[in-house]
Order: sequence, then structure tokens, then C-alpha cells
Amino acid sequence: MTQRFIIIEKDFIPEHTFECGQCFRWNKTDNGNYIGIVSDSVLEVIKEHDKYFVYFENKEEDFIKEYFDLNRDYNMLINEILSMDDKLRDAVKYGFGIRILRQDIWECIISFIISINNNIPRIKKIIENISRYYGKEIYYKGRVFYSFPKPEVLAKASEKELRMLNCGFRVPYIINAAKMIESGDVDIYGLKNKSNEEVRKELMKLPGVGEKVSSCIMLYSLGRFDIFPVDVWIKRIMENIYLKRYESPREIEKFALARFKDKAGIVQQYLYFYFRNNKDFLKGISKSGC
DNA sequence: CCTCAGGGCTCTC
DNA sequence: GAGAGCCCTGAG
Repeated sequence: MTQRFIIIEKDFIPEHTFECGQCFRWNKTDNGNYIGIVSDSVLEVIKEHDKYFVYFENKEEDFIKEYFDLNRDYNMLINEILSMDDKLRDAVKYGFGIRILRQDIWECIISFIISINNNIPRIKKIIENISRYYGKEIYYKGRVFYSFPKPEVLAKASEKELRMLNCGFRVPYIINAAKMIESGDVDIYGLKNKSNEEVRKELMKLPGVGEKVSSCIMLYSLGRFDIFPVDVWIKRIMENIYLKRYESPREIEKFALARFKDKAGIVQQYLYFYFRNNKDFLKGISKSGC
């Protein structure tokens, strides 16, 4: 069993990358490293002598490099962000080491359908439940892990089973989205060369995929940084820091895209990570409203 | 015991 | 365009 590794030396802190809310299948191990299931493989990120080693099996190096977005210079991105907006200094400094992972689009779609009106610990639990129930076994270092099931599998899943796995009101969304993808009614594998508008239109054909979920898919699986997902937290943060008034998610996205341009996606990530972990800085703004 | 919110969406009006 | 309702769980 060949085990290989590559080194990530620059602009990377595992805790920031894996716990900024973009992914749900990475977990911290007892010794402080991270282990995750990525498509049909188990990956480990291990710190040795101040360097991070990615261990993997059954994958090409190019896959790993793309997954960790290693061809992008985040340090340069940060400098450009700071040069155009000083308000982001604290958030960028705090979130240094976040990389936007290039996730599998199918798993990303279902993951963010599950995220609807849900919280992160429960999202992780539901995805784990689905993988254990429907996924394939992966053996890694004598342990068993489970891959996320393919569209054809979830297309045939029963409502009863998925309810048992705690998917709740999202059950019909999941099954019908899987059916539409499996049948080819919605083409999720031919989106690469399409415009943001075209991609969003295609994704929103899927039940349970609205503006925000489609934005997450475009950012986290297509690597489109000129996208700014607006959830309840980002809404609050933007209203608090920039707008000083209640505003609709659509207007907030418009504002952010105009201001942060092709770096909006990573800015969104820094803001989310920083303010979720420092909620006190958001006192003074109401929790909802628009 | 209760209410409320959580990386929102759909359906109805 | 606005508003109610939603499966479930932990927090308060």
C-alpha cells in the first residue's frame, strides 16, 4: 500500500482551512493533526518540524495540489486585499492560513443543501450518517472510513432512510437533486467554462439550491473567488462593518462584489471565520431584520 | 419547562 | 416582495 505525501509550506494553517466552515469531513485527531475524507480517499495533514505533510493513497499529486489550491498565492491575495481595504486587517490577520479547498461538486451540492437552516456540528453529523449508510468502505491505517455516496445511490434512497439519518425536511431536496443530476437533467460536470450567471441558473434548477447555496458551490467546488455567499452571519457582519443599516442579502452581495471584486470569496471566508470566533465584536447590531 | 437560532429554501399571497 | 413554516438539537 503506497503512501505518499506532499508538503505545504506556504500560507497554510490546517485549523483555519478546515474549521472556517467550508468543509464538513475533516476532523482533528488526538495529536492535533487533521484527517479527512476527500472523494474516495482518506487524507491526513500532519505537522512535522513546522512543516505540513499531506499523506494520501490512490491519488495523483496533481489532485492534491488542486484540492488544496496550491497554485494560488494567498500571501499576494492578502496584500492586495489589505491595500484596497484597511477595515479587513484584523480579520485577514486572524484568518491567515485559510485556503479555499476545491471540493467535489456533487458532495458540495448535497452538503450545502443539508446546511439549510442548520448548524455546522449537525451538518457534519448528517453527512457522516449518510456516508456510513450509503458510502463505500475505505480502509486507511487499519481503520474504516466511508466515502460520500454517488448520485445514483442517493437517487435510489428512500425518504424513510434519509429521515432516519436526520435529514429532516431536506429529504425530498436531496433525493430529487440526486435524481436530476443522475439523469443528466442538470449538468453539474460541464460548468467549468460557463459564466457565473449560467452556472447559478443551472444549479438553481436543483431543489434546495437557492442563491446562497449556489454561491457556496461556486466558491468551494469551482474555485470562483468573484462570488460572495451571504448567510445570516455575513449579513450581520456586513451590516455592522460596512453598511450601517439593514439590507437584503442580494444587495449585500452586490455591495461586496463591487468592493472586493475578484477577491470577494476569500474575503467572505476571512470575515466569517473571524467574526464567528469573536462574536463580541458584533454587539450593537440586531440579529435579524432587513 | 419554555423559546430561539442555526453557513435558507419553498410555497403562498 | 414579504411572511410563515420547516426536522432537529443545543443553548439560554
